[in-house]
Amino acid sequence: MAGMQHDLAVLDDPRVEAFGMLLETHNETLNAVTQRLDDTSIPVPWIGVLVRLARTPGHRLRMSELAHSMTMSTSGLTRLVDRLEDAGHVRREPCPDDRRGTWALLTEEGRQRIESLAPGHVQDLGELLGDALSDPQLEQLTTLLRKVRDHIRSLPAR
Amino acid sequence: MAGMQHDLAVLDDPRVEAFGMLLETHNETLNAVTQRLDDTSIPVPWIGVLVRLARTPGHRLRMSELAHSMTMSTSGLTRLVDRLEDAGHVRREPCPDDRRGTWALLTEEGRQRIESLAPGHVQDLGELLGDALSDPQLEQLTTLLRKVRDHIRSLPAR
DNA sequence: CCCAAATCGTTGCGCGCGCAACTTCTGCTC
DNA sequence: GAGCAGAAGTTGCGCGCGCAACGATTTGGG
Repeated sequence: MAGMQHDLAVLDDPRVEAFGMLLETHNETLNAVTQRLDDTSIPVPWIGVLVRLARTPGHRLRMSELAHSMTMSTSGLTRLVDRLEDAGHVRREPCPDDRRGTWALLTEEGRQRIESLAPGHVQDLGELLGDALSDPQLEQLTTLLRKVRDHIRSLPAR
Repeated sequence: MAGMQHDLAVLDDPRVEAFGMLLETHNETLNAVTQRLDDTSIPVPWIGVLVRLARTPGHRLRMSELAHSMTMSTSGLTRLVDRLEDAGHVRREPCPDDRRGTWALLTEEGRQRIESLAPGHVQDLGELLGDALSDPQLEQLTTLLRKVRDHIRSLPAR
């Protein structure tokens, strides 16, 4: 038993490995997408907001809803929308039925921006994800990730 | 054709959905793990370094190798190791065969720290990932993520 | 042997994000 | 209808990370 490596065998665990792979794949993918997006000089989080708004009827969302759907804090989203507003892609508007609330709504300029960006972005993702996985595999990955996301969201807040 | 929503149908793409799910699931999982780890007051990236070193023969790695395996910049890792060194979990040592290089090596204290942390961490991941997916599904997820990671790493650097 | 190019790790700097505190407003309770 | 707990959004602040530049060292070619 001499030289035995104490009790670190726990780290050879499927869950630990899955978590590590989630982090690494996320970083690797995010870096690659960021690089390819640098050609158009638009930050990745901007894409998220623009896509989210573009796919919403009325092209508008409450700040808090937007924050939640982006999985980020409301303060983080405040600054993000600040920048998008400075860039003219988004406009703020007071919520008519709740004077606490604020709408973030896509401007015409923002809509054009995401529309012109979309094809290249989809192609980039095709080279990064599509070339790595078959169509069924890609769908499977999405399903598994969603399962995890939904499960965690369903847990008590703490 | 009046009122048609221009050409934003491109955004209903399996790759866009997969990418979005990757980001959301990553954030959601990272937040949840961070919360549960707050009880022990240790940042998530520390775990990554400690685990990586603990699983390496000799408990030591070159700074650049460590950075690469953590998918982060060398400068980021420099500060990270600074903090770990201040905490006494890691020690720096000059690389004997290459005077440019530096080893980051796990101290006895660091080994004890990760050993005492591991069971709780694995349990946390069990509640977050294990309870969301069956064992085969978890393995499948890891496989798919690794495929993506490896594919992206194999691409030309730019 | 020598010099140019590449590699390793560190530093100054800026940026984006989360946390906590605050203001404003809503909705519930009595 | 007065009071109060809670929600929505913004702000000050600190932190961790990436980028670019740097000094030190190694490597490869002439």
